[in-house]
Amino acid sequence: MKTVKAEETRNRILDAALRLFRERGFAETTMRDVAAAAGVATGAAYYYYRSKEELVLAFYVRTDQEARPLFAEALAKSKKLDKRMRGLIEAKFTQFAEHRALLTALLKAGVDPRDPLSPFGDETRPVREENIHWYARALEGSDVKLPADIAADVPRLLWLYHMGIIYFWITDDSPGQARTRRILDATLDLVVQLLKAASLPFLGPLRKKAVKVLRAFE
Amino acid sequence: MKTVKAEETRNRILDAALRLFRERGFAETTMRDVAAAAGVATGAAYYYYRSKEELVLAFYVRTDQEARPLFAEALAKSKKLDKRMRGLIEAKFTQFAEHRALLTALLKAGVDPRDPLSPFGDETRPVREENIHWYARALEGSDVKLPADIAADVPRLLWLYHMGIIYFWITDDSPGQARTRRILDATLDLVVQLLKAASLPFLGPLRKKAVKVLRAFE
DNA sequence: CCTTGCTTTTGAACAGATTCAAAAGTTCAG
DNA sequence: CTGAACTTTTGAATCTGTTCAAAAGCAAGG
Repeated sequence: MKTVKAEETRNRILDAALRLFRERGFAETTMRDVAAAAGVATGAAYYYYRSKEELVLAFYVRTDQEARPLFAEALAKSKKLDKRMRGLIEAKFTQFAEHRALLTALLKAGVDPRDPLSPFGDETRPVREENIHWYARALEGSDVKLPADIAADVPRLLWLYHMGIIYFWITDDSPGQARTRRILDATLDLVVQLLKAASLPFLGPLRKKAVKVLRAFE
Repeated sequence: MKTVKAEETRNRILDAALRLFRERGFAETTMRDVAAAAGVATGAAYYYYRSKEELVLAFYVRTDQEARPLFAEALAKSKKLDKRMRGLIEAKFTQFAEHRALLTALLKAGVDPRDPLSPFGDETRPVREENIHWYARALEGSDVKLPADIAADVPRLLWLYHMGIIYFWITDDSPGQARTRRILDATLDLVVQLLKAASLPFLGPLRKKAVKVLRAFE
């Protein structure tokens, strides 16, 4: 029984939860509602998910798997780093569009790095590393060459940048998230220019200092 | 009765809450405990504070008022911008030291800018503006001259930087928060150097771009 | 077929934040 | 002094996330 029926129940609960969250909102949906909608007892929801927020994490992880073809497609479209990054980020926007508000629940849990749901914590390492890896790939085939001393760190930094943009987008109430678009336009440009400039010989000392800062974060 | 006895009750509740939070932790303390320790009924706590988290905000605001002399003292000690900023930041550390863990409760509420407790929201504007103002003062009498086009924005940016450092410090489990110290050392240096370099004529174009980014955030 | 040792499911019980209607206290105009 | 209007206080009730002990389902060895 292990993998088959149980996995089905598990999915049924997640699906019911996501539907209710979308229809009524996260706070307005109770775990009792979720269980009832999935046709199971309240306790069953907790047998599969440790908390209400973990349902949101499950959604996040699920979209992340479904995103792989979208990411690959985005990278195939252009060699330019800014377009590549934009492609990755907009793929996420598309996936999250229906559940934007939902993700604030994850944010709240996630600010504390000790929380199991934190994007910076141990448990989420696999998802995180995969995401970082996509930025490594975005860099690899691109028009930007990186100095050796920072090359290993940049994918992680770009991932961090992408997390920042997503944070903005999630909490952005401007119509159509226009504000986030403006910020994305302005900062993406800056980031890419900065990376291109990083190789210029006379910026060596500054780069050294930046590396020192990065090391302090470990 | 308005201001006198009521204000007393209000303070009694906050004092009781802080004592319990410190002794047992935030999550381990119930609102019933708080009310009982303050010698009032449960409902009274909610008459004065909208939520358990709002007690933490009240603590934050209170320390902020008590900090004024500490801030002034810090600024009197040196003309160097890095020392001045370090003074402001360490004053906060000192004040928060006993209640470090407590502030994670505020963090969780605060990531959502729509939450009334968010440091970026409307309700917290007064505290925020006062804090920003301290960074304006730190700049004013310092050894750093700013280009006119960014001068108005820099205090806010420094405040943002200080919020970031505090965030790290709050969630930093390394012994004595050594990790935060290292990060502070490395980044403060970088920030100040960057501000000093901002005036160099050949950095004009880059500065223009940075200003454009700042404008996108409004 | 039983029995044993799992995994899954159940639903009642628990706990704690928050609400709320009613009571008590206070102020002040008349 | 008195009553209307307001502020403060009360404590029980509500709501909801989460736990838990017991029941039900299932697989496989004997």
